[in-house]
Amino acid sequence: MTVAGIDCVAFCRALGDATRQDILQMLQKKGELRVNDIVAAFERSSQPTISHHLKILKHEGLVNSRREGKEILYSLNAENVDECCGMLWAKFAPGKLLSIRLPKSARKARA
Amino acid sequence: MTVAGIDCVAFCRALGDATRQDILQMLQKKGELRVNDIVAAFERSSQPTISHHLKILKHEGLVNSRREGKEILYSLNAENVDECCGMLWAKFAPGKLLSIRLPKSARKARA
DNA sequence: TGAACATATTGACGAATTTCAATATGTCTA
DNA sequence: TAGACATATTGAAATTCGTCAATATGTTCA
Repeated sequence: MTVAGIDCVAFCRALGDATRQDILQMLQKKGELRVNDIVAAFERSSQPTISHHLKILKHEGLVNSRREGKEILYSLNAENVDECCGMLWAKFAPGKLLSIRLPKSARKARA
Repeated sequence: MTVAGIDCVAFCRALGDATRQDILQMLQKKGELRVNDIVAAFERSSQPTISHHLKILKHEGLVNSRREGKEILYSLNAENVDECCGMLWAKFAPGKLLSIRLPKSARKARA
């Protein structure tokens, strides 16, 4: 099922892993990062593992990436993350003063 | 990792299944339901499967249950769901006019 | 008490997920 | 162009997850 064109289940699955949540939060806090920066921050995970998680996050539209020379820079796709969180809230916890702040698309989805 | 005493990853894992999202939304829309009502609504799933999903949702505090005679009634734990969604938003998409509406605990967690 | 009903638990199976070593791809620079 | 570097992909092993048939538990009523 999708709300406002976003797949709620896929979004939650993408967030349903500790490493991926840590990556996202790192990007949220620090902005754009090279893959190597992320790998270095995770003693517990190998480079291929991080690469795999980044691929999943990218596929769900939660991060952006761009190449810069040899390196690839990842950043949080803040708009999408925001939209997905709003959609989740609208789907499961409407009527909680939410109308104050809903993004347009989620507001429409509730109607 | 936990924010405001809630395990973000476990919450997302619980929501990372289509059947569980459907159950939650059903409870959100219709209020308290007997297990049989839920089972009846899902041609695709058996009674043990629904029971299993309800157990997971209960374990994460997303639903409440009470016995009434032979039957057991499930309902959405709206406060917790709301709090979890807010926590998610606070963790990954702060700075989006969110301060307007954050629950107390999530607001504290951002500080 | 025993039969009927509602729900939970167990056990097993296939599918999906996470992980890493090995390797491939793409980019820069000497 | 060759070598070094950064990241992605592949393939395989271990684990987790979703599912259901069978069965257990708990409740009501005759």
